[in-house]
Amino acid sequence: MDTTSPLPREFFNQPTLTVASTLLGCRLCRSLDGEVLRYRITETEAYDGPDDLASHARSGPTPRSAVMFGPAGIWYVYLCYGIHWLLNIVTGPEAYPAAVLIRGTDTVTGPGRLTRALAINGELNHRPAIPESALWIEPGEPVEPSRVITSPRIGVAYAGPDWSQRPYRFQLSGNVT
DNA sequence: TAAGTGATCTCT
DNA sequence: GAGATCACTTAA
Repeated sequence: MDTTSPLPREFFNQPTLTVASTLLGCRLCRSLDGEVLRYRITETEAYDGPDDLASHARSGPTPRSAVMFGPAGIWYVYLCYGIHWLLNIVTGPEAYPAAVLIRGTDTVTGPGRLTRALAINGELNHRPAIPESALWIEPGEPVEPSRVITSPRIGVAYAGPDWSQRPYRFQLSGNVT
């Protein structure tokens, strides 16, 4: 058996901010052509609840955002600016719309570049984060809280001064071996 | 600094 | 059905 096992669904069924910060240091695992690639997650953003004006769920469920209202541990992949696929993982209890955007890893920075590097597209939308989906997450080494940096989310100024300035962006500081 | 790109959402 | 918007990237 593997020495590491994928993060269970219960992991994602926690408060969104908890998941977003805890995912730092974890491994994003992608199975392609029989090979498994592992990338350490270094940047995430939280989109939390029906009142978050920066979230796609801000106007209730739509065909696109409905997956955010579903159970945790499901991938939410959508096309942004007509060009870039963005990768999110649904968090929190069912009927509570929330997700964590995986923005970058130690070797690939930027949410659009990350999905391009991992050959991620809309086919993974609505799929669970398990190895059978060829995309899942494994735990990483523990991260000291002092290494987690928070800042406002990117590109959400339209959400107004309150929501756009909340420290919902999480980054792993410093370099790691 | 600005343009590219196309699905999605909000009006008519 | 039409128009504005948008959780970004790249090339100058």
